[in-house]
Amino acid sequence: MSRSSPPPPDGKALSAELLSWYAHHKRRLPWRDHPDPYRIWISEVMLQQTRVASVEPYYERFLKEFPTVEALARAPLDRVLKLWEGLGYYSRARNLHRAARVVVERHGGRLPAQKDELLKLPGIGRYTAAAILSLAFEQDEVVLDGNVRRVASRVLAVREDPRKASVERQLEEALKGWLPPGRARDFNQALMELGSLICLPKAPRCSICPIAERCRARALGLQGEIPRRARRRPLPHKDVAVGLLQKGGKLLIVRRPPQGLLGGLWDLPQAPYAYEGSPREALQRAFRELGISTDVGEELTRVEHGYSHFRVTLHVFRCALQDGADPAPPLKPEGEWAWVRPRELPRYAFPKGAQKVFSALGLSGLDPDQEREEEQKQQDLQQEEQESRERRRA
DNA sequence: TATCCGTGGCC
DNA sequence: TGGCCAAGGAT
Repeated sequence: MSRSSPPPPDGKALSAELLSWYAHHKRRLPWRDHPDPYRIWISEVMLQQTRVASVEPYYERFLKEFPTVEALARAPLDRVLKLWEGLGYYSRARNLHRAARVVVERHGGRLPAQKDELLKLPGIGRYTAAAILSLAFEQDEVVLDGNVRRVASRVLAVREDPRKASVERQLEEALKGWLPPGRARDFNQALMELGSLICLPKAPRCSICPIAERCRARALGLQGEIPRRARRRPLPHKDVAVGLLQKGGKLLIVRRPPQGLLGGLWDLPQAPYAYEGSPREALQRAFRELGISTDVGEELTRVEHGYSHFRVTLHVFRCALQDGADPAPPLKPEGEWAWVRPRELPRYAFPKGAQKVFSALGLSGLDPDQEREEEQKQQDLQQEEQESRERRRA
C-alpha cells in the first residue's frame, strides 16, 4: 500500500452519507413500489445485464399478465418468450418459467427465504439470491453487481481486475463492514443507484458524489483508471443463408432449438455456410432436413445484425417448393414449425434479426394499432383457455 | 477460469 | 460510426 494513500474509509460515516443521499435522490421505479419477493425476483432477472430504461416497459407488461408465481407457472413457455421478445438473453425467460414451476410445486408458491434454496432455482445466482434476500426479505446480505463492484473498487482504490475471485472476496468483506445492520435493502440499492447515476464507468460525477471525500481513487486521481477493464477481442463474423418459403400466402417459420442462442424463439429457416460451400446449397440442405424439397432463387436482401459475441450477415433467399408439389409435413414434430400469414407473425416471439428481415421485406405487415389488436386477441385466447381449465377443474 | 448468451443507447 | 457497456448465470 502506497504511503500517500488515504486511510481506508470510515464505514459508518460512508454508509450514513450514502443512505442520506439515497433517501433524497432515489428514482421511482416500478419494482420499488411494493417490494414483494415475486416482483423483486422478476425485476432482478430482467435487470441482469440490462438497463433500467429497457426493463421498465417489459416489467409492467410481464407483471400485468403474470401477477403471481402461479400465473407464470401455468403459462405456456411460448407466451413467456413472447413477453420477453426483444429483451435479450432468452435463457433468463426459460429459467424463470422453469423456476416458477419449481416454486409452485416444491415451495407452495412462495419464493424461499434461504440462500441455498434460492441458489437451486434456475437463473438465480449469487447476485440475484443476495438481491432477493436483502431487497425482499430484508436480510443483511450485500450484493456485488457491476455497479457495486465499480463503486467499491474506486472507494478502496483497487487496481486489479475487480472480477477476479480474490478481489471479489476483498470487496465483499469491505461491503459487509460498511453495511448497517437492518438496512441492507436501502444500502444495496443506494450503492447500485450511486453506480448508475453518479459513479459512472467513463466520466464519474465526483463533484456531486456524496462520498467523494471518502473515495481513495478520487484522492489519488485514479477514478478514471479504476476499475481496470480488460480489452475484448474483435467480434467474429458469420454469414447465414435465410430462406423465405411461401405457400398460399403463408410463410414457413421454424422454432429454434430449446437451448443455446435464441433458444425457443421462432425464426426463418436458415443455415450458416462458412465452411459448407454455397449459401444456396446450405439452405437447400436445411430445408431437406425439414423434409421439404426446395429450389433456392434470388437473394432478396441482406441484413446485418450483432449479438453479444459475434456479428452476422443474413442473406435472405427467395425459395420455392420443387415442382410446386405440396410438401409432406416437415419431419420435425408438430409445434416446431408453422405456416403463418404475415399478419399472424406478431403472435410468435422472434429474435431481432428476423424482425429486421421482416421489416426489410415489408412483411411486418402490421401497423401499431393492428399489433395491439393481435395482442388483445392473444390475451383473450389465453383468458379463454384459462377459464376452460378452471371449468374442467371445477 | 473462460466462454457463451441479446439488445439498445451512448459518445 | 462503431466500440463499449449494462442490477449475471450456466457450463
